[in-house]
This record gives sequence, structure tokens and C-alpha cells, in this order.
Amino acid sequence: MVKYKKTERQELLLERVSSDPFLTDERLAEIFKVSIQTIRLDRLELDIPEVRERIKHVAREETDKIRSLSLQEVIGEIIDIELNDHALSLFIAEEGHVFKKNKIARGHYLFAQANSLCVAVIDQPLALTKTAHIDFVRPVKLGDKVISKAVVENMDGRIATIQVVSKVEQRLVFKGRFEMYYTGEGEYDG
Amino acid sequence: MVKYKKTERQELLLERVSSDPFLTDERLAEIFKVSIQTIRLDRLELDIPEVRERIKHVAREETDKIRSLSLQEVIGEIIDIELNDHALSLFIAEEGHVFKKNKIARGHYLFAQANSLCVAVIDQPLALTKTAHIDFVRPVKLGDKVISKAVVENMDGRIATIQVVSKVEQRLVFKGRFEMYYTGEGEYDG
DNA sequence: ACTGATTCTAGTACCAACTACTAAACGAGG
DNA sequence: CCTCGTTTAGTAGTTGGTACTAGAATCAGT
Repeated sequence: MVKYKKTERQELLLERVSSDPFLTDERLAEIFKVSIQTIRLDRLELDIPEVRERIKHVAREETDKIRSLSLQEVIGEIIDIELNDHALSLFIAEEGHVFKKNKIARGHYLFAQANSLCVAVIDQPLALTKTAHIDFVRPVKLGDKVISKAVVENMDGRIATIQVVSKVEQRLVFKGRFEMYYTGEGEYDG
Repeated sequence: MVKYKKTERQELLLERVSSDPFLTDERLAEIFKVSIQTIRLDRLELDIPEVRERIKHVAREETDKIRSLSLQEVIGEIIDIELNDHALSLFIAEEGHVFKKNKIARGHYLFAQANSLCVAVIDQPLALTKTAHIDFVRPVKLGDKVISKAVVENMDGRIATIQVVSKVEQRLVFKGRFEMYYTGEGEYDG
């Protein structure tokens, strides 16, 4: 078995590692028929982190993917909207939204649905929640289809007042009154 | 400082670990205020593998599998807790939490942090949000470290009243008053 | 064939995050 | 009081490394 030269081995090492980040130095040493130390030197020169870091990196990418999917910008799907007037959205309570014990949806998802809807209904470049008074009337269970309706009550040039009611099969589960701050310029800075 | 009982701690441990597989025994011991050995015993009983194995597992999983499994249940990391009295959590506003345009965090994440904290601070099998009055005092920007503090004002047997304030670098960004419904039995059904 | 540089191998001390085990301390109940 | 479930403490051993030193092997050019 003819061994590779340094540069060649390092190229192959890079390929190997990026195609399978789970390879330990020991395995790599076997593969390239060199000592572990050589592999370590190679990694040092090529700035390849150790196996655990490589795996963590892969895992983080995976979780980030999920996060960007699950931490959606908008909770619920908007099914009807009349800007500056009213909007409707649908949110289905899935496994990830409920407490494990009793399968009741965590309150912040209902809030998020209502809040997203309020942001969406305001036809302005910037819309931030200023205050909210909310009531969780009835628990929402796993699988429930929550229809949320936002109605804009008034807009006085800076603040919009919005009433939101959410229902599951015609039954009220959540209601809230939101004050949204908005501007055309985005000049809000605290 | 009232610690959790074994079974309760183990349930919470499961949730914690499945929502964040990167937690080491050391971190978990800090979180639950028990020794590392206790965490190890818990993992042994619950068949939870060590961090590295968990990470490997995450790294190998298909993305859509994870999507259904590990939607984040809790927003923010609890850093101090005295059951039925007060609790502190940290939430860092990341890319997924902010509006693309102006990098201001969406209100429902701040709400979610506060809401999660209220659920956590109540030492009862069932705790649901009943009402909330909230103010978004100042916008939270990308990268901001939000420290949220929940203080239980009173618990009258069914309803707990909790004040929450959230700050970024000592400056108030959010405050709210939450009423939480709780029972020992879970007999709430609407 | 000898010199010098490059490359490789060997070996040590140290680390994190464990497993697997033993033993002691704590705490509530009978 | 003693007992049992639970918790904590401590030791030895493992994996897969880092960081470093030192020596051996190889090759290139003279």
C-alpha cells in the first residue's frame, strides 16, 4: 500500500470529513494508514475541528432549521384579510404546542396567533404591540382548529386598537384587546 | 429554595432534554439544583443517553422527524427559581425572533417568555394562563439579552397573580400582570 | 554518501463528559 | 428508633480529544 503525500492526503481528508463528520481521528488514521498524530497535525493545518465539534455543528444546523421553521414569524395561517379593518387566521394545535401532561395548548401560542394577526392587519411599514389585555376563556386541546378574528376598532394616527376573538368550533377560547403602535417611517426608538 | 420531587423533576428533565439536547449533566444539575449524581441517576432511570449521544442522534435525524418532535415548548432559559415565589429567565433575541425590516423582536416572544416563566413558577401539576395585561415598554432588538422576572403576588387556592417585568441591561422593556389558574388535580375542563 | 529540512511518529500531561461502582448522609414514615 | 427511598460524595476507568516535546524516517540537493 503506497501512502499518499501530505498535500494529497489533506485534500482527501477534507473530503472525507465533510462527507462524514462522525469520523474520529483514530478511524481516519486507519483509513489513511498514518498515525493519529499525523491526522491531528493535518486537522490543525486545515482548521478542522475535533469530531465532537463537527457533530455539534451538524446538530446545530439541524436544530436551527427546525427553529426557523417552528419559530415562524407568523403563528397561524391567514385565511382572510381586509387591511386596517379585519383579518382571520387558522391555527391548529399540534403536539409541539401543548403541555405533555394534559394536551392543553400553551397560552403563548394563542397569544402569538392573535398578535401575529394584529401585526398583519395593520397596513403600515411598522406595527408593534404596545399593550394587550387578554383572556384565556377555555383551554385549547391538541388537534383543535383555532379560528382567530381581529377587528380594528380605531386608528388615530399612531395607535390602533384591535379586538381579537378566537374560537374552536364556534366556542370562544380566547379574547383580547390589543393596542398597536404604528408609523409609516419606522422612527420609533423607545 | 423548594426543590422538586423526584418524579416531577424527572418529567421536567425529559422535557428539558428533548427541547435542548445540548445540556450537559453539569448544566442540568445547576438548573434543577441537585447534584450531578442525581441527574445521572435520573438519566439512568429514564434511559436518557449522555449529551454526546443525544447530539449525535440529533445530528443524524431526519429534519421532518424532528420538526414534529421538538417544537420549542419553552421560550427562554430559567436561571433561578423559587417555587410559588419568583423566577428569572433569560431569552436572547435571535434572527428568527425579529422582524426582518427593523430587527425588532416580535411581541409574542416576549409574551411567551413571560408566560413560560409564570407556568414554571407555579408549583402545581396544572397551571394555565387565565388573563394577562401587558405592556411593551420599549422595543427589543436583535441580540438583546432579555432578563425576565416573575414575582408571585398571591395565590388564593385557584388563581395566582403574578407580576412580570423584563429588562435589557437594566432597562424595562416589558411588564405584565398574569392571572394563572391552577389546581392539584387537573380537573379543569372549561 | 552526508546535510538539512520536511514530515511523520511517539509519548506525556491535561481536559470534558461521561460510565460504573461504593459508601455515606439525609429525611419522612411506620 | 430504625428503615427505606433518595440524594450526595468520591474513586477508578473510558473516549476523544488539546498542547506540547522529542526523536525517527524520508527526501532533496549537493
